[in-house]
Amino acid sequence: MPIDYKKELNPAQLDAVMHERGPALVIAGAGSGKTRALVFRVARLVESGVPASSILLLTFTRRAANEMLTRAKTLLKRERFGVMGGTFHSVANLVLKSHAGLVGYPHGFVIIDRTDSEAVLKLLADELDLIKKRRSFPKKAALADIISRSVNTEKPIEEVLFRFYPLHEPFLGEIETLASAYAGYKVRQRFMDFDDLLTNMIRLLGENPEVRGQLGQRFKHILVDEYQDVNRLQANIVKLLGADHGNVMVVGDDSQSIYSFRGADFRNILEFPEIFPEARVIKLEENFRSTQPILDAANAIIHGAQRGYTKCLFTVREGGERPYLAVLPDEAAQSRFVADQVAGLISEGLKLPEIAVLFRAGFHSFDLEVELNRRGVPYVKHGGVRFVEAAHIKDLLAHLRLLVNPGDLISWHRALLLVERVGPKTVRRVLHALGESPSLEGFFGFVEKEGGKTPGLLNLAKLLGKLSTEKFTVSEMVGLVKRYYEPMLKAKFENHPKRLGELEYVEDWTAKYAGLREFLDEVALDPLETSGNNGSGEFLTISTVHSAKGLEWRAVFVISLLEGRFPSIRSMDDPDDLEEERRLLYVASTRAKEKLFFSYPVWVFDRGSGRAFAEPSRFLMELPPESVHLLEQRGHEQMFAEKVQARRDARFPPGTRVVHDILGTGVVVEVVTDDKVRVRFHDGSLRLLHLGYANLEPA
DNA sequence: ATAGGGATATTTTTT
DNA sequence: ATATCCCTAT
Repeated sequence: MPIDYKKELNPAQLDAVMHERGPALVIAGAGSGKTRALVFRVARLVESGVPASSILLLTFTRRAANEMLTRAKTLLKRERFGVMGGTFHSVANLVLKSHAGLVGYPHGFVIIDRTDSEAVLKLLADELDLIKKRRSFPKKAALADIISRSVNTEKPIEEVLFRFYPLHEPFLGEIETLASAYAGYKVRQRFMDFDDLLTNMIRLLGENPEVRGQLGQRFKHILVDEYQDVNRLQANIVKLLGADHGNVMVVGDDSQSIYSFRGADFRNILEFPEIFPEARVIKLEENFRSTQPILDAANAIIHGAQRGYTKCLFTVREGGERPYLAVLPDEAAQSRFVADQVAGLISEGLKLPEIAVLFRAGFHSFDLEVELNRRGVPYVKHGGVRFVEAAHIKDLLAHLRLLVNPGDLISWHRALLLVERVGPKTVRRVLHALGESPSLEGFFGFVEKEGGKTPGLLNLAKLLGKLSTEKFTVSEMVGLVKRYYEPMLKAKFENHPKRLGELEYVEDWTAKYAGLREFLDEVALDPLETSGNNGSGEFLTISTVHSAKGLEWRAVFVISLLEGRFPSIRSMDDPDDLEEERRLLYVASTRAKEKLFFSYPVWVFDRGSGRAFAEPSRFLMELPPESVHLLEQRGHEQMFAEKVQARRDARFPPGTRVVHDILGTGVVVEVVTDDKVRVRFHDGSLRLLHLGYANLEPA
């Protein structure tokens, strides 16, 4: 029986679903059923005779793609239907696999994740002797971020430094050298990082019209979810894929762009009609998720945004309460408050899975987690440190990677350092002995010749020998590495039982993989879901705003949403910060169903001491008072002032003029060394000054 | 040369 | 939680 679209959808959704050919831009406010519209559109296309295999659905997370495809299949009552769906990265991976030679990888490639690329950068920086003795050369994480930002925004490194890393501007030359060394190294090692997947896809499509033509024939309908989160590269891919037929529908909400840190630019959604001039614009403004008071607050929040497709959310849900804004003096009070409120909601009859606590960064929940544990409240945490980034998982994977790619110096480094009586010097000697093209045989030869003194190396050689010469399933390989690694794990970590359990989990999890290579590729693109739960049965959800997509609750807490933190004390005057803050709060608020609690302070950490104190947020205070219930504000600002004074007194002798007064002046200070600070003034100028004393001299 | 301890710095968010 | 640096003991 065909689907009754008219009955299932409102007029705006129906419009999007029934749209025939040509480009379309669907501007969909939060909770307006955009996912539903996309799912129904996929079903509609298939039902009206479009071959499923000619539909391509692009999303940002694999989970989103799977969910949507599953829903579409359910609608169509089919087991499978061959619609291609996935992330930009996974689709690029698939396409590039069959055309690797055309982009300079004649022997194929392996995907390296962020951690690997940081390790490569460190290796190259050491090798090129860039670090020298000068202080404050950027850490590898910063280097990776700078280079990746430059690639993703298609902006020169100089501009990225000026904009985001003024502290590292003196190293412009070194970073540029490093960036080009990195690019060369990856090609030689047959590596592609996440950014390469996108740039090489663009190169492939741009330089090879015949490949683009084939793909245009293959994918006659392109649908893109969360288009506000695409960066320049991804926008380019959409443009190239749609160039031949123009059947491109993108869906998004310019107010919900939350990935600026990885180069996402909501201007791409604003500019879509320029790339596809024929584009129809369809707006979904009817919210099905939240009550009107929540939407009033959400509307008030986005009201201040400077540019965008103006929309005003309205709802079909009656009643509901205004959101609460609780101002609390410190983090412990915040945790107690949330736990108390949760207990209250439970006694009102809500179930734990109907309640969520959202926050910006994984570590914002640490204190709350302690409180929840103390009270025996079971929770599941989404976001934060990812599974594959845990040290023991990386150790395990390093050994497996050597089997797939013996040239992987990073993995050699990691695996060798674990061996008893092997340190940096020995690692260097081994790697030197392995030469230009390292191989397992080369390593075995080295061990035979020189491994007499270190039985650990012999064991490693035995393990790798066994794994490479005999036939094993992926699970069996994991098991063998696990057995070899177990003693080291016990020596290295206090909490080894938990970690060992996680290795066993990987062992089970890999049962579904036919090949090692397949497993490693997938684990790079789709790391196992983190779930730090502490019980069984029903859970409270605690999650970063970013990881919370697609979930709905009846009560939501938003904690520590705002954050100022050393070393670059973020300025609430910075328009970008305010914009980001607005978006996060908007996203959080429109995901609430009934009750919404904001509770903050902003956490400001003092270097070294770890002491934190709270700062009232100007932005939250700007919320129209009638849009929230304000709780517990008394005493807060005074407490803050006292803490600031105490910190000053502790750090500077009496009579000292303190420069880093972030409160009234809006001046931003970044500490360079113990006695030097870099100050950014209102006009944007930067100066390096000696810290703290009355005679401020340029350093 | 390496191990081990302790202090220190940094850490968002995702592919 | 992890990496890094600096120290001392082996």
